[in-house]
Amino acid sequence: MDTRSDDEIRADLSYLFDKSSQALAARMTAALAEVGITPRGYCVLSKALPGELTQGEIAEIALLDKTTMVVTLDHLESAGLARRVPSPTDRRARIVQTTEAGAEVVDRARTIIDGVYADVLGVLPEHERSVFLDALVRLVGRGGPLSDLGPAENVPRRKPVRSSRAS
Amino acid sequence: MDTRSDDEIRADLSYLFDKSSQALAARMTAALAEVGITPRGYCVLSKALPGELTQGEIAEIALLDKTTMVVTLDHLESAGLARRVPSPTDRRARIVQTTEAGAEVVDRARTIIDGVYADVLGVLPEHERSVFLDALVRLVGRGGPLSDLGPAENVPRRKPVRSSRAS
DNA sequence: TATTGTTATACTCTATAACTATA
DNA sequence: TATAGTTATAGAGTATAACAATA
Repeated sequence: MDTRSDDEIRADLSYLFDKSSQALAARMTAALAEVGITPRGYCVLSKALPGELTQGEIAEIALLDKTTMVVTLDHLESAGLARRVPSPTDRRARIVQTTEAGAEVVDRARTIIDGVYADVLGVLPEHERSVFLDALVRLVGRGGPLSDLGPAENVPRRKPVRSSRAS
Repeated sequence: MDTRSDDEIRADLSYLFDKSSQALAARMTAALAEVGITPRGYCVLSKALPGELTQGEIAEIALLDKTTMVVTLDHLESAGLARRVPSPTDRRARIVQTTEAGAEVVDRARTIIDGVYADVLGVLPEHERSVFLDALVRLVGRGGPLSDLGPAENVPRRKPVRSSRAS
């Protein structure tokens, strides 16, 4: 447990982000375990629902390394939730399909996930929740200071953080 | 890069949290590298500033395993930023002190960290920024749905997530 | 007997490299 | 020659267990 005051915590953005991310991940992992799946398993399985994508394509969408994809699929397959079928157009590639049980798990998982999100965001009044989510999207989204492509060019007010000023 | 629409991303709380946490951590690591320290190194070093805490005490405050604390201190010590001195009251324990160079690094690191936070939050108008931080504190803080102690008793809509096996 | 810090070790997670079978 | 998927392996990061010195 943290012994700091709310004011100190509020000023520690890294802590706020790490903690919220980690705690939500823990809740998700625990909640999804009830249907026998991991968050990553759900991620892959849900994206495989159309039944037309290859391992590589799903790996790209899910931002997974192809070797990580192999392990994930091994688990899903041995759990009877997904299967690999040869691509009709490319004999090197394998299409990922969900089994009937897999589709059912995805469905139940969605309900569980929605419930967790509702629980978490439920502590915020409607208006604040909206502002909160908008802010997150703005930070993380395209051109935002926390997007992959770096802080973009719309935030050059501060120099690229050089070692100068010492307080 | 994510190909989903802002609306889809806005509905994916796990993604928003993971992404913001990870992106900020990356920025922090890069920024702090300019003064030759890691985020964890800064965390330990700043908490050692008073010069009175033992390894174990700092490990507890910083939420680090004591063995992780050892390697972290090994690095800080060989970089000349910290030193271990025997405790005057307990000959088993070692007090962690910052060297003069270490204190200087902490000082410069603080400025860098403030700059990164200002950059990131700078894209949010004053009022939204305030709502955003309040919301985060509420989620992560005591009794919040993302606090360590679990969702507390104010969110009992869903059962306490029984344990079972994952895939 | 319990605790501080250390060492050695194991485990998880993920990525790199090499291999196969195709293309 | 290049690509999809697999395998083996290595690396980072962290945790567990055993140990020495001390309480």
